[in-house]
Amino acid sequence: MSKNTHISQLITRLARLSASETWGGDLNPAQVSALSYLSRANRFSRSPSHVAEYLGTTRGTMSQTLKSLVGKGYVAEVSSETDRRSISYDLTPEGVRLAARRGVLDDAVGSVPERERAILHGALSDALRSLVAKNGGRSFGICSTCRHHQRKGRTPYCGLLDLVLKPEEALQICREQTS
Amino acid sequence: MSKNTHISQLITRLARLSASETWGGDLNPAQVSALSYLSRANRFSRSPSHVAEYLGTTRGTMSQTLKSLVGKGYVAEVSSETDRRSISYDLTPEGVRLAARRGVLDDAVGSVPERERAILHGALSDALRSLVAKNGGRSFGICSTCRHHQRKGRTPYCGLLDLVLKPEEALQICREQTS
DNA sequence: TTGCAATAGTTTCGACTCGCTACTATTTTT
DNA sequence: AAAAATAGTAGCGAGTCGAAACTATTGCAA
Repeated sequence: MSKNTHISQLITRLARLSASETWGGDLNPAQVSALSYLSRANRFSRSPSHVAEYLGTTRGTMSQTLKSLVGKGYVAEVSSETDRRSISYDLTPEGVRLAARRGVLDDAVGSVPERERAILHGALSDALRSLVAKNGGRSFGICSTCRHHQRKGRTPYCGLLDLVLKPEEALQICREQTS
Repeated sequence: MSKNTHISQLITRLARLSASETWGGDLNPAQVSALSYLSRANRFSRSPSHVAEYLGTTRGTMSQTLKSLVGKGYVAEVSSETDRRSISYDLTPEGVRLAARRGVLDDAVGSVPERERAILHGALSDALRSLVAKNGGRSFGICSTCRHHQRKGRTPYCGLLDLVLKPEEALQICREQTS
């Protein structure tokens, strides 16, 4: 029984215990995860495929989850102008409000001493990168940490998509992010 | 969007991504969690109630999960001598073998630099303790870290149950553990 | 350009999870 | 001895999930 196993079990147990939280009463864990991701993803990364890949599920399953979030009024479908197959799911004001809620797991993490929290974040990021790499997926990192991230004067700029970005977008999750 | 939220999302995402692992082909995530717990719990902590409390689910749900593990040959029912309502689920040799398997999440944790791993473990333990405390539950800690843990010469001894323990039991999970 | 392959999303089906409630059996309390 | 508490199980219904089939759109290549 290795130390690594203990840590894995801590991670899955934390996730499992916090999964019983219903978030305002009408959201299940899958929906919470999806909503939470959407609240942090940039405008190029909010399709069913992207959320599915991020959370390690299938497009079909995620399609159901997102439709149910639409029904509850937390997200809205926005069809793409450039690719008519593609849909972006954007948060409604209610969705934004709900996503800003602190969950029990957030509070629990808050009880970790300040100094250790940065290390915790880094260590979990390392583990995630390794896990994702083995499965051949993308890590979906923060835009500003990307090798394509540049600046034109004061405004951020994406060298991959050749696009000027809004300042807040540099801090969002992007599916194309590469270290 | 606080740093705590980022960390929570890392935790749930790691758990979710690793949940798709089937562990030899015929175990689902709930069963993996239960088996994994049983492999680390001492003989006083292996009943359906205990596993349910540890994993934050109900007795009814856990009863099903454990029955299905029995059907697959990984655990066996052992009825208690002292309390005829009570059942302990012990691992079969196949169960032991399967529980010893390293999962993708274990490997991912292994990629975290050695120095940070101890801090990761401590930080996650802190978070878990805080989460459990808020829900009024038990943390199910390691026997040897318990306030009732004593030694009679060389052998460990439990002051709460007034029992001599086998050496390996001191390192197992106990539902009565109190810091 | 036309046809074929790839991609995005949805739908449907079956297996399964999960919480809830009701129930039996046993133990503990009063 | 009766009542209350506890351990475990069974069955129901809502919902998750993955797989496969399907539609629509886009990309590619002959």
